[in-house]
Amino acid sequence: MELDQIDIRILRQLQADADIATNRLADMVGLSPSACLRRVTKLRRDGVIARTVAIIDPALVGRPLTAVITLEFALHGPSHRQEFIEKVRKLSAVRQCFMVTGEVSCVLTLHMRDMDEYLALTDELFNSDPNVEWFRTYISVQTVKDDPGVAF
Amino acid sequence: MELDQIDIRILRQLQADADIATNRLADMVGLSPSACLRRVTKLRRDGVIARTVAIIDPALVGRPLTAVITLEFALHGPSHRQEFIEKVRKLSAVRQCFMVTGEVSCVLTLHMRDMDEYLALTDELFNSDPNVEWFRTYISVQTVKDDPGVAF
DNA sequence: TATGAAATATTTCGTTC
DNA sequence: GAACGAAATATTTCATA
Repeated sequence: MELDQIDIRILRQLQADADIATNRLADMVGLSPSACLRRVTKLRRDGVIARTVAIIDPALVGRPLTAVITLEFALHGPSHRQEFIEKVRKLSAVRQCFMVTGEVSCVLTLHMRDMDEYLALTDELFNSDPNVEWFRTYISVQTVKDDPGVAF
Repeated sequence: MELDQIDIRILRQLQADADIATNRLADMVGLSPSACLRRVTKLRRDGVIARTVAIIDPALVGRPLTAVITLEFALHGPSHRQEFIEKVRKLSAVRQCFMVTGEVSCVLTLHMRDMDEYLALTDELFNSDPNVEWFRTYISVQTVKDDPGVAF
């Protein structure tokens, strides 16, 4: 599944704004509407476009508190993390979770209602998990940039 | 701009999948298509739905390397960060950038092509910026969760 | 001011060239 | 790719509550 320059232009546009009408998109990339739509359909089918979603303003839906948390596991290896991973996947306040190399094991980003929710979440995720050795919290005071996905 | 339970249901659905037909969305939230569409239009106009975007698979567009970077500034205060912020905003490999409280000043997430791009980026962003005292890199080895925005 | 049904306009899809 | 009609979908209008 090779992407040519037209595919790239389509993806860049849809990543910025997926609401655009097919006719306008076709104009922008220099294709007929039907040809353009066929490309988009194929990009979806191939999984390059995983899905399209509405981007919601966190502050306007009552999640004004953004935090980054890093943590270290006591025991390493995937089997000891399974339960933690399940919990992370279920909690809607957790937006991202990456297992990483370096002096921490895991990095999370969260969007929360308030400090009460923060306390409840850290208690559930970290304090009550014997495999979480320690965690550090970084509270966001300014969102300089927050794009929904990869750019390329 | 108060959100009632129907608004919440609409937002949850569109955040998970904005491709859904208006009729189906209307069914799901218990509204007629026209009433439902009017709600969606209003949510857009009020900025609750900021925009809708296509989610692209990083690996399939040649950005398989995900990293989290934390850093400390030498001089604090917004004026010393302006240049850094401009650069961050321009670089498409930088997905997120938060200014934070705690033992680091700033947290970034990046999606990159390869280690060469990583080296070039860190050189441009950190090594050549006298106000960046130090930075630490965490390379992602597993993406446990990566949602495009807030959940609620 | 919010709703739903119906009318209208637009977009998408399958087929053919 | 382009062109067309058929089907699906989106948007507007309007009467009603």
